[in-house]
Amino acid sequence: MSTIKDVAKIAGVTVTTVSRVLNNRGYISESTRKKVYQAMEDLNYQPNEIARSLYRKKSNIIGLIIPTVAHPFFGELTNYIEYYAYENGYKILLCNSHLDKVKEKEYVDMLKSHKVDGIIMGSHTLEVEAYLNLDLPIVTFDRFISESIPFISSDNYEGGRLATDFLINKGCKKIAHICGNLKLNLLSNKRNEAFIVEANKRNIEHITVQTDIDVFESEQYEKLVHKLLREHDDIDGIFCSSDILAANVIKVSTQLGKSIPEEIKIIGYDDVWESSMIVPQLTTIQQPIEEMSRLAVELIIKQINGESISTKNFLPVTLIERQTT
Amino acid sequence: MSTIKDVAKIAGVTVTTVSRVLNNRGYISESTRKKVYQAMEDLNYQPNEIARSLYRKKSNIIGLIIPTVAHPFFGELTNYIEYYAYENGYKILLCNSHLDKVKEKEYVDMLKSHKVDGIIMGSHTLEVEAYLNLDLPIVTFDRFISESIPFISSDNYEGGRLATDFLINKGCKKIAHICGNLKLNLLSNKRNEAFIVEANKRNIEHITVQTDIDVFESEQYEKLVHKLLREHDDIDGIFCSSDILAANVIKVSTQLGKSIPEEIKIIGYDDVWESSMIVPQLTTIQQPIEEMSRLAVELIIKQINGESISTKNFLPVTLIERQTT
DNA sequence: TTTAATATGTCAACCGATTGACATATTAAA
DNA sequence: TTTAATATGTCAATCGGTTGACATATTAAA
Repeated sequence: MSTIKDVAKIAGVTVTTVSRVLNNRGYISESTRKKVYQAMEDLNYQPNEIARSLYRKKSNIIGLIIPTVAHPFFGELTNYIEYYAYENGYKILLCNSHLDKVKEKEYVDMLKSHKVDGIIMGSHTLEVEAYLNLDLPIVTFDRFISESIPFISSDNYEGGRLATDFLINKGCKKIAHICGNLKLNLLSNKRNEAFIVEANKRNIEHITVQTDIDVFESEQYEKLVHKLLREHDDIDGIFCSSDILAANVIKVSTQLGKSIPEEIKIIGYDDVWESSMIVPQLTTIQQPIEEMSRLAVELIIKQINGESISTKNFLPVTLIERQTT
Repeated sequence: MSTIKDVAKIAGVTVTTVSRVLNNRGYISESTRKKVYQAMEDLNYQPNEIARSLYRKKSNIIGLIIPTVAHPFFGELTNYIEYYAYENGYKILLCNSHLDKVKEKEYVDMLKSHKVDGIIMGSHTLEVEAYLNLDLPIVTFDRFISESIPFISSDNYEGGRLATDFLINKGCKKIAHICGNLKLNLLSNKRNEAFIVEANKRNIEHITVQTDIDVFESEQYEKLVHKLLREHDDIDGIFCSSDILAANVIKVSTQLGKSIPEEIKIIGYDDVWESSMIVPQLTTIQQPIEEMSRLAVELIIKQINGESISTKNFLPVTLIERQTT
């Protein structure tokens, strides 16, 4: 691999001059500029970004920690985040924590060692302090860590309210909400708050089911849903905290011979691409995944540049009615 | 951020000694080692990987270029690749080419500038030469570029044969294969070869439909499938070159009131996680995604270490029978 | 007691760029 | 003709580690 010195030699100038051309600094005549460019082309030269990063103390890399990119929601999010990062001259170092505390900690340390310019966190298995002492720009999804750490979240309460109301308006008499572990202190817990408030307001019987099951343990999920529907045969509406979960519910309901949406109505959350692909197409609460991603990148970059940003970022949700309600 | 100098100062030793501790070189007494570790802890010190990379000429980063991580197949692949890379001390720089030639070229250049130790290519929009002059360890998925560049591929011919035979054995009289653009010179074209050979051998009427449609353009896909089923109302079996495509076919078939699998049988390819989640569950040709990922990482690392590897790597496929056949 | 292994220090080069300070030459404007 | 802008060179420090060469001191084995 050729270096700036080789370019200088070939072009018959000094490295300082080459550097001036590369970085558009100082005075450079058109002829020298051409010579230098020619030499770079001849040598197939590309500046060593590692060396640049070292000197500039800036890697132009953003670390992204998520549970797993294999999850449709995070897959879409990652796709957009990478897209917007690249648009702004940043690259993405990908970390799948698999919600493993040890791994997440290791990833955070690794990203610090690699001198990433910022971290976008979609996984939060660590204690608050771990994030506070990071000394790096951060943006989190769906978790409030402290007043100083910006988060991005959909309007979870409104999402829960919309979903619950919708089920009730569609005539459901007994509804359930299947959600993640409420102890995790995520902002998505607001969905359940809204669910309870709305159901009580309308005097509708309701059940909340928490689960820690990994998304890809479909069997476990199915057991859970089976159990729920067996113990409460009269449930006629289920609000699921993710579309993937909703897909599981559709599957089990079908297995049990319950017709959708006549006997049981199902509503998801996220509006991942799959929700319009499955049969029956899923009614869901849409999170603006692309906008969330764009904003995450924007907030990280603004922090890197020392610009001020708002720490609480709620994005609107939309109910998308399809065939399961 | 503290540097090795700060650690040396606090520990009361020289940077050479600290470096010796860090890299386990030369003689170090237990007491000094402890002092150094203590100092590192006090300072919350982590070696700057950028500086290390520069000196060592090794970044421990692998570049991954795929069409998009939002596609379930590539999402799973990426998840595993990142997993195995991390197991071996490598990190992943993620690039979504979106099958854009310009972008793919830019990504390749960027990865070279960033001095990644190797590139795993799941996207191949460029000409053969572009990959040949890369001067970097590469592994590709599903594309033969040259004798010198290793590829990983499922046994596409066998996959095509299995799928076609299965449909015929299930009683299909007129079958179709919907696949990508055969001009792209991918190894997956073998699926279509097998499809044609088997259909002819059994004397079964068959149609091949090529498409360049982006995976996420569901509407376009639906139109295509609609057209196919309108023009050939008697098609009773479809072999789709991806599960996502098969999901589209299920959707359209359902819309057209065709019962699955009675009136039309559908078989996919990949066996992404979604295929067992959808209703009806998809019969498909399973690619060993995890093994392909593991192998990709292994082949890259062996190349990095100068070990010899086999360039042609075919992995076995399995027919997974579910509800669509 | 001599020798060798162990333990640490000093010093400086190196990885590949960037940059500031300063010198010098050419050209163009006042 | 003087002055200022333009153009390039020289030199060396810097980013944060790593490493080789060599010196020196302590300890343990022969």
